Amino acid sequence: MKDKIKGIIESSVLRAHKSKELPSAEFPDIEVEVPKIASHGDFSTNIAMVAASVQKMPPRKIAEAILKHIEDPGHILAKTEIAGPGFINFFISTGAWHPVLRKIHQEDVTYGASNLGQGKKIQVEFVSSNPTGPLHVGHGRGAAVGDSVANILRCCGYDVQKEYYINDSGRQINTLGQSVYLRYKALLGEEIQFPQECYQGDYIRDYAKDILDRKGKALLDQDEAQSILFCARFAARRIISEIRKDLSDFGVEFDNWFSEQSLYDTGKVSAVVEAFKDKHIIYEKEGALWFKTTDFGDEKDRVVVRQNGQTTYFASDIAYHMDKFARGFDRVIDVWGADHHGYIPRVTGAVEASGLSRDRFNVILVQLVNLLREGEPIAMSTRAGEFVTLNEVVKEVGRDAARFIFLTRHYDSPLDFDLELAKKKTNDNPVFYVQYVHARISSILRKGRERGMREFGWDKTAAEMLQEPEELQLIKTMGRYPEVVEDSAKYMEPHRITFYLMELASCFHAYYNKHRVLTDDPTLSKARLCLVLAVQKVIRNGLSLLGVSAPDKM
RNA sequence: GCGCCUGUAGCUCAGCUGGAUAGAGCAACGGACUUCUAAUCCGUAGGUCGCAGGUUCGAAUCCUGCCAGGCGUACCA
Repeated sequence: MKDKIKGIIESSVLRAHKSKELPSAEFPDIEVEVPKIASHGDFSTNIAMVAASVQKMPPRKIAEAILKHIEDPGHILAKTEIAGPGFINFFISTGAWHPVLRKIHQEDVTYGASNLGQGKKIQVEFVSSNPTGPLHVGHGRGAAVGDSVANILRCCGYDVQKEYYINDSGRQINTLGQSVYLRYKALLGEEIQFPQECYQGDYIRDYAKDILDRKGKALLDQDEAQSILFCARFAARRIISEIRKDLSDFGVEFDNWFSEQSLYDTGKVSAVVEAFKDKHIIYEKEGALWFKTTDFGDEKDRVVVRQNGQTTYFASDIAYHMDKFARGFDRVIDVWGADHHGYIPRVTGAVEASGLSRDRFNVILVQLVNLLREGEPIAMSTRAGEFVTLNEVVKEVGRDAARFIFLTRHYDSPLDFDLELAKKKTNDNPVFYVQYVHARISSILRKGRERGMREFGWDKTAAEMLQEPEELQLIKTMGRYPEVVEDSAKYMEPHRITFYLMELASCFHAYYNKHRVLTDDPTLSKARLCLVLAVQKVIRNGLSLLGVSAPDKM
């Protein structure tokens, strides 16, 4: 509908210029918005004000000229007016709204989809937690955001891949091996000193026990380094499979699991270091190799190979991002915790250094999660092994509630996650508020079938009976859905969907409380069934982008 | 010190991509179930958009400075 208004304005402006009523041929992009106040119409444009300086005319005069040349072949306009400093307001005739319902019924699961992405390959990498322990709530937020962003982009015509990067190399893996090995030795009765930097959680003991069950005390008879490596690989493999399961229980499935170690095994890390040395982007100083990230806006240069010859995490990160683009992605999106924000300049620098445009790489920084119970903070410390895992949260509050709550804030805003609140079935907890719409409508449809109604789809004559303000409000709100999806794709902001769904749900509940769908008038009942079924489809489509289920009963 | 993020109703947050009278939920108060699910709805009340300047027809939104909070600032990951 908005596009139609845009088209009308555009052609009118051209005609006004041709007839010399508007001197300049220069026109700004036409912005059309839905005014906050209903009395300002269904749509409004500020073009007359924005064009004032170019046209050298007062805004209201420009608006008059535009309105004079308006043509409306489809008869969708009920009224137009000039208001305030020069806004042009458009009032859509009631009958023009009904076809929105036809569109929803026709397009069904694809209502809201678009070709914004034109099939471009785009990768979303998220979670990518180190395989040294279970996922905690913070990872859950990253998972919800990343998964949803990927879903939304896919819905908008991008060819999306969801990827998980496994940091299965380097020091923390060695530390993991050491932690397990020490616990293993302790199980065999040896006196051990368990260092602070080792992983303290109970899961470490479980792995040690499993190794003992499987291998007996064989590990003591061989070279220690070899045993530690064995423990490391064993534990990492176990942790990854548990992470995979936790994510699966959370409704997140990745298209690809990418191993950091593979970058070393295939020589990609050393290749990129050599290549950048040749380009003088990497240089030697004090026995270490440095990447000149200051050339790309970083505060200082960063080490890629240490004095002792070991590569840093940054080295494999460079190779990793090179590899992503080599795999043919037009755009690469990383979802990181906000505590990693200092890494943006250096990774962006690496992307730019290899000749790629920096806007092909985006980082979504997700702020941290504060876990609460009844408003009281739950202390968490990863090092001490005391944390609430994602799995525990999902078990306690349910996957739908957890996912939805993670998406009720802009990712830039810190999130308080209250376990008790998440379980409450009240309006504090908007998941159920939205899901309830779906369930209620299912119930109406069931009742309708019991009464012998069969066809709930689009019917022009019936639909035109929908004249109640609440009905038109619902249709108008549903008409906005495709634009909401596009905007959340453009800005990579899933919370826009969440807020939209709450608004649509609110419109529906208000309607439900005021009007009956199943009435004595068969045509009216048919019209209303067509309406509520459309609402159900939009709710279902939106929830699916968030990875939340749409239940038929609650 | 420097960098990034945040500051909007009592609380939790939208709005920040300049637009008209700044919104929602919760909490408070008052109402609505013999009806398709009350996990719902209707109404009342609640504001110096952190502070001060600037940009312009117009600022919560953009710019500058200041104040407060969070995070970061490793040859750690």
